[in-house]
Amino acid sequence: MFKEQGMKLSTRSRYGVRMMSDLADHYDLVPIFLKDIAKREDVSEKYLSLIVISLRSAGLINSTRGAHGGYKLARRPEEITVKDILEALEGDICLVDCVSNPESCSRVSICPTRDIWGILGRKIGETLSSVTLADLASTRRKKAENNIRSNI
Amino acid sequence: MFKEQGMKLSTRSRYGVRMMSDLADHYDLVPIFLKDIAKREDVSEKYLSLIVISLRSAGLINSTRGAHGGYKLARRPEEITVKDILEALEGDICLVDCVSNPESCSRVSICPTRDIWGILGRKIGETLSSVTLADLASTRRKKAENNIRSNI
DNA sequence: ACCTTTCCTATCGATTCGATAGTAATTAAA
DNA sequence: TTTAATTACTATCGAATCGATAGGAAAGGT
Ligand code: FES
Ligand code: FES
Repeated sequence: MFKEQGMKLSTRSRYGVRMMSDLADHYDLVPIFLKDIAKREDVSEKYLSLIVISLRSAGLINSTRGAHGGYKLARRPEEITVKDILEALEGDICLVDCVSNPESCSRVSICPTRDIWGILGRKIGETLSSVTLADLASTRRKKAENNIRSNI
Repeated sequence: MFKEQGMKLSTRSRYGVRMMSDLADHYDLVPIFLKDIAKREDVSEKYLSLIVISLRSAGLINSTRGAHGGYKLARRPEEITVKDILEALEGDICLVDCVSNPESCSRVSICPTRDIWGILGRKIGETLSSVTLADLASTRRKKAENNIRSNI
């Protein structure tokens, strides 16, 4: 009992970032079918179709309905950070309520722990906003090259 | 539906760190009753008594049973970091399985997202290990002073 | 003996999580 | 104008997790 699996990123976020990175690899082209993304990333299309709603309503992607519809990034890959994606999927990155909303906790003026949750949240935000979809795309290309080389 | 409350620290961790910081304020004295900690921190004693088990079995605190029993820090406050506490309560800080266990994911060699989860996990670890219980205790003292001043 | 405290295990109800199902709306093409 | 393909939406499902409570067993001081 206790400590079954702590501090894990949700699959929603993992899938979401993978989907966005997949879209970044096809930036500039016709809209991409969710079906194809799901197949490439080996993820349930139905589940992705839920995740995609948050991404669209956050303004990160545009969608087209009907035949030849699909999804496209709303901005250039360099202009979308992993932080943008995670905020769209999980809400504001705030580890404890009383950091962003001091009234929610009566101990704010005496509690010594609140400060570090604030600091940690900020560090996480900094790290996440330092990585763009363009970075992910270039990482993918590099990995692909390495795989080819190691297969020779 | 979706995004009810994302990226929040568990109450287990919040309570645990508060309890340890309370213990740090009484380092060097007789063991402290859980009852008193629970009262000071305004937390269910029963619930704390579960949390405390993980802290003890991680070797962060010592316990004495029976009358005049209680809990004490196992090391000096300067030698216990918030990372120690969180690892005791939540397990290893690893955002996704395939970072610490590459076999768990078949896409490791091609997946562009894995790297940043590793980086982020490391950053979180660094931040958490940079704060000790001694720091928390001094923060508490500072806040207490400020409160006195602002009440004059 | 008696009281106090920690220790342990077993729950409870509510919420969240990952996932699936079914259907409506929209669009391109035949 | 029909048909096929695709996104949009809502409603679940079962399992896991979460915060919390309950009740007694073990240990130790008086
Ligand atoms: S947890 Fe809210 S102020 Fe300490
Ligand atoms: S999620 Fe495991 S390798 Fe990408």
